[in-house]
Amino acid sequence: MVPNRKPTIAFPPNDFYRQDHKMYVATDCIVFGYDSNDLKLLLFQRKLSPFKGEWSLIGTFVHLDESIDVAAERVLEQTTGLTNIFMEQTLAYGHVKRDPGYRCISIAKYALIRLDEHDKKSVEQYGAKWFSLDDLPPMILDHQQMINDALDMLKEKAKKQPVGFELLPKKFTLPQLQRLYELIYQKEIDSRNFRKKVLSLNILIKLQEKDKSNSKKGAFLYKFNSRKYNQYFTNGFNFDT
Amino acid sequence: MVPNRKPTIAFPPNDFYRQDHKMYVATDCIVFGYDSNDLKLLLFQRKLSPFKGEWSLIGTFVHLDESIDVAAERVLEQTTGLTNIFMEQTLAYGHVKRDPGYRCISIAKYALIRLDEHDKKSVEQYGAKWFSLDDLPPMILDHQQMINDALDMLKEKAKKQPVGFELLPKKFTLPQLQRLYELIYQKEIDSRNFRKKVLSLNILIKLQEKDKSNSKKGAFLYKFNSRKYNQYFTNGFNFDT
DNA sequence: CCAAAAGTGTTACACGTACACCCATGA
DNA sequence: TCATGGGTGTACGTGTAACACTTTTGG
Repeated sequence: MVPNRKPTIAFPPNDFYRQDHKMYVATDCIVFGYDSNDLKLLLFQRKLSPFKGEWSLIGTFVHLDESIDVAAERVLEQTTGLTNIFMEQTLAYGHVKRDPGYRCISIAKYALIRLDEHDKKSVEQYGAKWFSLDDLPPMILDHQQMINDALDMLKEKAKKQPVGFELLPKKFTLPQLQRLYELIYQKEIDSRNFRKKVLSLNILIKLQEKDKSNSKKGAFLYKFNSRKYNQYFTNGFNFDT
Repeated sequence: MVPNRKPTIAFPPNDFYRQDHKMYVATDCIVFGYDSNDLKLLLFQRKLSPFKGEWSLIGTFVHLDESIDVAAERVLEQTTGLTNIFMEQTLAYGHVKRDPGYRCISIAKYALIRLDEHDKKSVEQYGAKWFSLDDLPPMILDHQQMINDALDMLKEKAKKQPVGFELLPKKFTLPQLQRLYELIYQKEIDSRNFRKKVLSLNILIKLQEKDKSNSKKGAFLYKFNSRKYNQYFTNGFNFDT
């Protein structure tokens, strides 16, 4: 600290409206998808320069007449056909040289998507591809860093709010839900403790049907109690495992 | 969700380098200060249009040749004379109409400052003023929202990492530390439980001196064990109160 | 001597964690 | 019948929360 330096006031600055302070603003989406087995990330292989052929997050410039949120929704719809996707802002990346071509800052957001076969295929037709989180290719710019940061924030979020609705199908089994949490937290969870805790939240409704796709015995299907779910979503809970 | 709409690819877009996508990028600082009694916020009364005379956070445009972080450090130094201040990014605000004059997004950051008399006065000379958190004036644009969001994030941070170094003087008393946490969490804390918990972290070193400025009996002064402090800062802890 | 703040311990309860076996079924 | 994944209960320790009185000393 240099408390003895004489302060001078910067705001309001004299440089208001100076054209040469304008720059590009992009938004990049870290798209997480869950297919009841793996936590995946949607990446895009660039077809044009710059960085032709390299892997990148899905992103776009923010247009002058759209908010950052709308730009992110736009690029996500254009790449996946999906709308009304849960998204949450993470960080802004603003180093001068982060993009060697031009001055551009980027606001990163993560999105949570429930994967089904349709989504997987329709997305891959257009040069985008789902990668397992632990098997990512090299990416352009600071996109790996964005992913790391987004995953950290997703972990924090999962401790405080339920995340299942966005990633799981309407009906799901407890082993599926547990696996999702194991993938997010990147550690194993004791199934007895997990079931005890998640059931004590009264957030799940047990159905009479079983899903036998993963075992001979079959696992009971559950759905979310949406009233409880929204309540926890708004007020938070503690799911520290 | 509209999974049946045919996806079209937006990235790489055709609009690369289009001049009309450039916009202003600002950064606004939510400057928290603690004077061992109150948690305060530094606001600035604008001397020029637009918004002349109204209260605002301290902010500036990000220049083309400086990163967001550097811009924030610059405006903080210009307004307070302080350098090497702890700052943390919060959110980017990017609604189209958030600033009625021109398209401008803003990256908000919060800063933590230890207030002493010198700082208080030198800052106020230049039209900035410290306000108690619970007695803020109306502010321009979305600055109140930025403050609310920053305070939420500071609360979360305080649960996971020690925050004392940045806000407290080198020597401080346990009642001062407790009051800081009460102000951040905005609730009362039982002093017996607080002391038990904070002392069990082995993060404090008790000194032989007492501070008698707040009571006749006097309270023992402590300093941080910086090794432990940095360890907790890096690896986190749980301070849920 | 008294007002005002500093400092101190114990108990009850909730919660997290560790841990191992039986069940149902399709192949 | 057996391999595979689904489902269940208990015991222990840790941490949190609630709670009230004594100490010090300047005025």
